[in-house]
This record gives sequence, C-alpha cells and structure tokens, in this order.
Amino acid sequence: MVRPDMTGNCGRPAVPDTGRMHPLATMVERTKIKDIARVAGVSTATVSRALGGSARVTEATRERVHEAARKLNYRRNVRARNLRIQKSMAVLLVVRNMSNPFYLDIFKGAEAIARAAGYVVLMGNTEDDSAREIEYFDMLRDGQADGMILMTGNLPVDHQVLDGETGMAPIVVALEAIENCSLPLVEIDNHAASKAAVQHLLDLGHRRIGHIAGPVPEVLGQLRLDGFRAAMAEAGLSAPPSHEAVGDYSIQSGRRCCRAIFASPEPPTALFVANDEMAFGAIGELRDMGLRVPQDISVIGFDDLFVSDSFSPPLTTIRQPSVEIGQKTMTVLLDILDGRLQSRDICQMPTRLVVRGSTAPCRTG
Amino acid sequence: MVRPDMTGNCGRPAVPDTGRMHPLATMVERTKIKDIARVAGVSTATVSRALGGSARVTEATRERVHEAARKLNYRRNVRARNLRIQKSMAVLLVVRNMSNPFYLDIFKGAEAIARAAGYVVLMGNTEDDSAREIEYFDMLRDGQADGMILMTGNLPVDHQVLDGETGMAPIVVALEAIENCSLPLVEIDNHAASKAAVQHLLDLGHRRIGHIAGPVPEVLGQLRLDGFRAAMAEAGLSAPPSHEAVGDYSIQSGRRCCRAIFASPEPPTALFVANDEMAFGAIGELRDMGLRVPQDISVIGFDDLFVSDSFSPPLTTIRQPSVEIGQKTMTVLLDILDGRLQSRDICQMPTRLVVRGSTAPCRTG
DNA sequence: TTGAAAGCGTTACCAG
DNA sequence: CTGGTAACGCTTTCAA
Repeated sequence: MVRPDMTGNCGRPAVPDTGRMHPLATMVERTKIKDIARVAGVSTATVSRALGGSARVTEATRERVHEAARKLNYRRNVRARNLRIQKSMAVLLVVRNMSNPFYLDIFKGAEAIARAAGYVVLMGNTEDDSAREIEYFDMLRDGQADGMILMTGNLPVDHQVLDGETGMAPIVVALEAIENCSLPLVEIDNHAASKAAVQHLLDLGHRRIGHIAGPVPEVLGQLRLDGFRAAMAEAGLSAPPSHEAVGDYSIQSGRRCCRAIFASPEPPTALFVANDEMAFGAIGELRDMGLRVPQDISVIGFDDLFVSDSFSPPLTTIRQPSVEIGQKTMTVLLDILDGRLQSRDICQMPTRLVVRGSTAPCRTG
Repeated sequence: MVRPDMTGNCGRPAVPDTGRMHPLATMVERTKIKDIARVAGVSTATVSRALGGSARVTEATRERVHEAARKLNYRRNVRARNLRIQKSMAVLLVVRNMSNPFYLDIFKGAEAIARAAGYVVLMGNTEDDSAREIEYFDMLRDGQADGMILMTGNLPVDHQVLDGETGMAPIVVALEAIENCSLPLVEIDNHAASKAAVQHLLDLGHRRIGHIAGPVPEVLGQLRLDGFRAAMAEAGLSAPPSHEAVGDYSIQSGRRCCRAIFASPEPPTALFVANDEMAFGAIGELRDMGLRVPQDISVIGFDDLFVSDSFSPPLTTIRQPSVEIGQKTMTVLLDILDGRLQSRDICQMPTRLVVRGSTAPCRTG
C-alpha cells in the first residue's frame, strides 16, 4: 500500500501493523485524521475540532492542522463521520411518478438548497405502489436519510403511528396535501388558483364552462374541482355533470375526457383543465374534432410546463413557482433538521395566471 | 432511554405499538445486532452471518436468529455497515441540466435498477458549472457514492489523471460521449439516427433541407450535424451555411434559429432539428411567420418527448429509449461495482423513426 | 486549549 | 459451524 508521503521520512504508514499488507503497490490508501495528527503534531481530537470549525482551538494550531490537511490532500471520511454523529446527511425526495415533468424544477430547487447545506438528495419514485412507499419510509426509519420530502399525496403508515413515534425523522409534505395529517406542508392554494382560472374564462364572457379534473377524491383533484365549482357558483352558474370529467393527468386522459364532454348535448365554450398535460390532450382532441382553439373553444390549463409557452396555441395556464417550491420545501426540512423550526408550518406559495393564446372572448351566446 | 428488554419474558418487542407507549421523553433506541445475539443465544458474529445470508450457519441457528430479529423488529444499521464494508451503497447520477425533461425517464429506469440491487441514487445537477462538476466528483473520491453515472458530456478532471488513479470509483458515461475518454458508455448512434431522420425527409421528396443543431463542437451536437451533412452528401446534396444554425436545445433558441434560417434567400422546405424542444420553438416560429407545418414546411425532431405526440401538429421525431437507457446504464455500473464486468463496454441503444404529422411530401420543386 | 480513550453498530479475521 | 475480538475513521466526553 502506498500512503501519501509526508515530508521526508517522518511517517510510518498509518496502519503499519496490518499483517496482510501485500506489496502490490497499487491501491492508494486515503489519508486519515490520524495522519494529520502526526504531521501537525497534535492529537486526533484536536484535528477533528480544528477541521470541524470548533471554537476550542487556538488559531495557531487550527492553521497548522489545516496546513497539514491540505498538504496530505485530506478529505474526511463521510461514512465514518455519519456513523459517529448518527446522521446520514441525506434527505429523501419521494415522488409518485418520476415521469411527471413538473417535478424537474422542484428537484432542481430542492437539490440546490440541500447541497448548499451539505446534504445529499436521494431520489425515490413510488409509482403509486404502496409497497414502494413503505420501502422508502423504512429507509427513513433505518436512518438512510435524515428526513424526507413527500410528494405522493399519501402516507404509507397510519398518521397516529407517525405522530406517536418518537424520534421519527422529519417529513415535509409538498404539492399534494395529505388528509388528516399534521405534517409541515408546502403547497399552493389550489382552490383559489382554480377559481382564478375559471374567473379568467368568466371574464372573457364564457358561461358554459367545462372541467377536466384530476383523480378524485384525491386531495389535489378534489381541490381544483371544488375551486371550479365555487367560481361557477359565485357567478350564479353551475356546470352539468356532463361538463365535468375525471382524468388522471395524462395526455391520453385529457383526450378521452374532452371527447366525453363534447359528446354532451350542449357542449361548453371553454374548458378549465386541471393540468397542462391533459390540456394538451384536450386541445389535440378538439383539433381532431375540427374545433379551433381559441376561436371556437377556450382552454386553460394548470402548472405552466416548459412547453406550454410554445404549444400551439400557446397555453393559457396557472403558473406554479416550481423551483421556489422545491427550495422552500427543502429549506423547511433543513430548518427542522437543524432545530431551527419546531412548530408545524404550512406554507402557501403564490401562483399566477399566465394569459396566452389558448383563451379568447366568448363569441357564441 | 429505553432499551429493548429481553430479560426473562422476551415477549416484549423492541419497538412495540409505539403510538401508545410512555409518551414522555422516552426515545426508543434501535435494536442492534447485540440484542439479537442475546435473545437468540448466539454471538454477534453469528447473527451477522445469519442475517447476511452466509453459508457458514446451520439452518437451525439461522432460523433462530431470524426469529429473534423479527421479534425484536430489527433493522440493520446501514451507516455502521457502510463504514465497515467500505461502501456507501449509493450511486451518483449527474446531469448537466436538471430542467431537461428528457432525463426523467432515464432517472426512472436507473433508479428502479439501483433500488432492486440495494443501492440508492443520489442526484446531481451541474448546470454546466465546472465547480459543481468537481464537487460531485469529489463526492466519489470521498466515498459518498460507490459509482457515478455521468450525463454531462464532459469530465471535470484530466482523463490521464482518471485513468492513472487506481482505486477510483467506477464511472459510466451515458447519452453524451466524452472526447478522449475511455470510460464505459451507453449511448445511441447519433450519427446514424440523424441520417435516418434526414433520409425520411429525402424520401418525402425534400431537397432543400435545413438543420438546427445543438451546441458545437460539443460531441452530441456535432454528431447530429455530421449525420445531417452525411445524409445530404449521400443524396448528392449539400445545405448552404445559411440553412444551418446552432442552438442550445432550448425552445427559445429553436425559434431564433428558425427565424435565421428562413431569413435566407431560398429557405428550405424541410427542417431537421437536433431535439424536440427546439423543434417546438421552430414550429411556433413558422406559425408566427404564417407558414403551415407540414403543408408548407416539414419538421422532424429528435428525442420523442412525452408531449411530442400531442403537439400540434404531432411531431415526427427520432425516439430514444430513455427508460431503457437509464436501466442499461445503471446495469453496467452495478456490473462493474460487483465485479461482473471488467472490460470497457460501449453500448448503443436502438433508436426509431416515429412518423407523425409534422412531415409531409414536398410540394414545391 | 489539548489529549486519551470510549464508543457509533457492523463485519471479518482468526481460533476453537 | 461458532465465538471472541479487532478494526472501519471519526466525534466527543472527561481529565489534565
């Protein structure tokens, strides 16, 4: 084994007594804290303190230690440290479906914050499979991660259990609230945002407005559906059942729901769709039916995906601040981990109506 | 602190119905191998062997140990294990830009394979910042991950250094080859796929064909550009410089490049665009210019994003098997980690031309 | 301020 | 096949 040669011959190998050392002369062994201690002429404890930025070290020795560390090209062994401090410096980010492009910017924001704080991000994908949900949950229990961000909309364990379990790693819920669950939450006001979307259509003079919802009674889909109905009710309107359809956020389901709604006797003149992907599908379907958007039918989506701007027509939608949601969620989690935050926190991020080309004033009565 | 009590009646589990245990200040301590040893009446060494599935254990004792482990609700401490076995059971997945939707299915495929093999996936995002690239690289050196999948198209360290560094954790490159680099690689045949795309346009009778390239001389952009030129040359054609433009894979750059190309005196009748996002931008721009796709201009993209199918018009494109690329890349990495693979491996995944509505026979001469 | 030493919970090397 | 017992490399009392 070849160890870093420290200035002349002051050093015997750090682990000289390993009888099984073969002169293969290849594998370079990592410098450890012990080596630095020897070079700097201090104890390992002092090295650890100096490197860890403890205040209980003379400026002089701190300097000497850092010097030695630099010279020996030292890097601290994360595994050993993690075992000792009983943390893993990792957070788990669990989504329900990794194919959803909406998560990308959330990842981006969350990862950036975590990395800046010295944490790594583990990614988890449940595919709505509860076995997998439990698997990731167990990773938390096992201490593979110090905390978790949950964007799956449901909890694989009983909330009672969770609340009672002392010493459970912190969990922050994002995007999709979980029923009967008192975990910290970062979300948008889905109900209000949906109302704003519908209000936009109302402002354009539309009265017969349809809605393609996400899965109900899942919280997210339900909230947006409720927002739709509330806005309609406030305008003294109500959509007939045939103008409401339930999809699953996929493009295909958008097509299907659109077809269903427009099979009704008196189809709507505008459509509020619970996410952009289904809106894409709906617009595609309308086109196939020979209807023009927005001349014949107005369509508004939800999310503001990266492509929505260059869709044809450019999609009017509700923008969610995805990067910021990721950042905020991770910030809350780290605040809890570092003891800066104790009480439950519910944070609502602002949304914005983005008016583009897929909505226009109502022309028919 | 409450430790699992296994004196006398061992019927008391380590972590019983936690929800209703003494709610006060009782942090439940995790069962450890030592506890199992005591309950099963064997040594910790035997417990470790039994749990680890070693062959050097009697069926009887193995059973006894597992029984005790189950009873005590034991879960192995991953941190301690990782330190001891000198691995972290984690792989690092580094992309150049987390916002690129193309990565999603790659993540999905890679994560699934890794998880099945007991590895976790750390996510890394460089944003083309070399400081960050080095940061992630150092994580490898630090042993925070046992291996890395690199999709950034470049190496933050000198290849010489890398090749020389013994004991360096394995790296597998995916999607974007790295110049002068002998690391294992999972990719598609970009040159051939580009030729196929152009051939499709040629088959439709197009002769004046333009190309919106990715950044050159980056490998990926260059390969697709070369493929474009090669296909043209084989048909006895060559595009004038004004029919070639260089973008950065963003929608906006697609618009810009399209505008530039169509400002030329004799604009093309068809466009081969190096990725779908730029194709979206180009189609949007053409629409703004009053040109219809595909009636006036044919456009073919590259990637087959999830939205390409429902774009208007549905985009003809080259499909990359993203999930499979993710799976394959991770498989190669794990094979190396587990010593199943020694030699360098270059794997080319198949692509497919997907003909949709954005290309049509050439109508003008 | 510094050092010695006790772990953190496993795994793996030897002997029996 | 099994049991003692060193490591793994670090952090953190507890004394000095």
